[in-house]
Amino acid sequence: MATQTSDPLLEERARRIIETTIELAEKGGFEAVRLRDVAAHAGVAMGTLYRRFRSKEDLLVAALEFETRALEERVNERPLEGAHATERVLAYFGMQTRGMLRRPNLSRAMLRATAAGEPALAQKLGLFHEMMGRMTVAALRGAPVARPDVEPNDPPAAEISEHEKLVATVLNQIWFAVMLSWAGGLEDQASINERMRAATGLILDAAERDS
Amino acid sequence: MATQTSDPLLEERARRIIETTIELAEKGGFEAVRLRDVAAHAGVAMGTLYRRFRSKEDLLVAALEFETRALEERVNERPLEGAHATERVLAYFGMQTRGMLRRPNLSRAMLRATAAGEPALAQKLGLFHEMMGRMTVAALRGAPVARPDVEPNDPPAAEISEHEKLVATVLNQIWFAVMLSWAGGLEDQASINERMRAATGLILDAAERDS
DNA sequence: CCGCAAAGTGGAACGTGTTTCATTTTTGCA
DNA sequence: TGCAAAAATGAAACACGTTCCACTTTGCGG
Repeated sequence: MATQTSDPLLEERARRIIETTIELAEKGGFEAVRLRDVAAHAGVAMGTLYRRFRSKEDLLVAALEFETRALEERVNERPLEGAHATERVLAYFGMQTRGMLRRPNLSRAMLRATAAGEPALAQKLGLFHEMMGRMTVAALRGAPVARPDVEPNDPPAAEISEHEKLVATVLNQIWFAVMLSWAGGLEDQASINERMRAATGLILDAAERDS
Repeated sequence: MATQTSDPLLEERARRIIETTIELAEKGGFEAVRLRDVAAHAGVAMGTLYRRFRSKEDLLVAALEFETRALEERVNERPLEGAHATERVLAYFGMQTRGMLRRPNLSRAMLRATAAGEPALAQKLGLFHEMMGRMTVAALRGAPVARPDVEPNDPPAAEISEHEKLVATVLNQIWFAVMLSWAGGLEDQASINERMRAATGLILDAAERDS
């Protein structure tokens, strides 16, 4: 669960709040995240909670950011196996999917929060998409991608090309839409994987011929 | 706005409720759809509203279904112009996007409702995706697609092939994800169109070479 | 035409997200 | 060390989704 994050902005209180949120959402989903309970369990007053987070959705998007950050760290340590980009990308999305389905209540709650449409969430959502994009590019390449925020000049990883960015974005959008369908009860693990296999075949075949 | 629908199941009361929902959502978005107001404005009691719709989200998904049904009727009357599939598909998504952005509050509210993740909404969501898929296939072909529910054997339109279905599904997923990003404040009309142009190029190029 | 079951009504009541406020605690700095 | 500003507290208040209930209306088979 990666209890420490590299982000120094995430100080004690905020982290406790987010961790409580995750805990409650894991157990009972979106409705189980009762802000009074979150505050009590995290040992803060409602006012404090609302000083840090604008709304319940903000809280869950922060949880998503938190989880994704932890995941990116894990993914970056152990590059994905697979000779072809298609294999690596499928392995990567399979891993993401397994991660989500392992805690379905939490995942549904976080997905729901992303669709709230509040402008205040835009920044956090952007960050999330950015991280997802980097991980997908890493899977395409089979090598980690340099993050601008951390270790600004460690290994001289190649710039992300426009084409890489396009392919990664499109794959992420597809995966995200499929996960939303799963959250809505329209897909199960098998059909998610099947859809990603089909979509990845379609798109990466095109990409390979282009290059 | 297509005030009459071909669905006879949508009887008077339910339709008034949905129309009121749309009206209120257009003005003030998700929060402006106060169920007390919906009931009062539609001339029914709360109990009646809750007999027809399980929740606020159910109401907004019903509105989405209603609007999409009306749109499909309009789209089917006037097939899309354009020599290549790419052009037609882009014209189609451009039209969808314009339709959404014309009533941003309503659109955001409906999108948000789709992500609620309640299993009770699965059927309505499935219907929505089905309609969207048919319209996309029609755009790919440049000709209307037969609907199984209405006029079961009117013009002998070709069966939808697996490949068509895959391409249409993927394009719809991308568009849907992009619209969610728009709803979250991460995209504007220009960037939506740019993204769809890039994605469509990527995918339809692959499709053409496959066939 | 009767009577009953289903649907609708009006409104109260409940839970939870969000806001507010008077008071207390913490923090940064002269 | 002392003090003003910022942050936190605890609790009450409010709004709105949702549920419940006692009563009325509607529709329909006998």
